[in-house]
Amino acid sequence: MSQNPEWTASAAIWSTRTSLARMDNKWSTMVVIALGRSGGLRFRDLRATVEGISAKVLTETLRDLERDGLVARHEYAGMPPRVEYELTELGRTLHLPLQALGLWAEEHAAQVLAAREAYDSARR
Amino acid sequence: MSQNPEWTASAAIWSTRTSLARMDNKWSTMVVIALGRSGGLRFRDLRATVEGISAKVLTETLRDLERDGLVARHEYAGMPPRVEYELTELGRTLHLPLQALGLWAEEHAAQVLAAREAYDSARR
DNA sequence: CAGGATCCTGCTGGATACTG
DNA sequence: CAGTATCCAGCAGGATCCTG
Repeated sequence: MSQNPEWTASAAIWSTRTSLARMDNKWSTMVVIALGRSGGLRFRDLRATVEGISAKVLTETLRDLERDGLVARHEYAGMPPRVEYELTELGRTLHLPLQALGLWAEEHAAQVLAAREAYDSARR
Repeated sequence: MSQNPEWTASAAIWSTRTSLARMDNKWSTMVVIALGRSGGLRFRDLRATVEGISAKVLTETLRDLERDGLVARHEYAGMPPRVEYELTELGRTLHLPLQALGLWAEEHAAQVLAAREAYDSARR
């Protein structure tokens, strides 16, 4: 056990310069999952789905995801404005891994909570 | 498209109170993947594997993961000290989903980078 | 070597108000 | 409705120094 690790690419992969940097962001992951599940949402519906996100942060998040080619923006002229967002082809490939993570959380939340309580009460 | 979403549990799942809150943290995910790949690492080897992490942050990260029951700490008496960390049973169930995410990043990094450049040069 | 204690800064992201 | 523009607080996390 405990060999000299040859896997030090971590920083490169997770660095601010690459794709996963975005996925260590709570909001980005939630937006991608929301869009993946629904197949497409308007700005306001996204705000409702991703609880607690502010308009400002949602806008920024969407711009970043758009920039990374994960989300497509569709603007329909008219008043009041109406804008829809959906995952791109690329974004859809990301949805599965993220979904898996979400599933894990749902399934193991209880165990984590229990572990936490055990840990806390052990040193009190 | 764009129905009223019934899936609003997002905040609950990702909230600071549950398990995934930890996984939107770059450092935590890197540590879990590193431990999963190696099967166990000493503190110093973790520092080497998870590039760029400071001792302070690594310590905090490990404590949190330990508290959540994802990581086990083994202290071997002696001087100099020697402490090994490994994933618990629970932690190992998390490794797969995270690994999948890491794989996605490696496979699609180029596409994301390309999308980014396209986006940037389009509005310059 | 493993990590606790401190100090300090940047950036995330919340609140609020305004516009096409 | 879908943003943009400010202003600002909190906290993650880096640097540094110290100890069992």
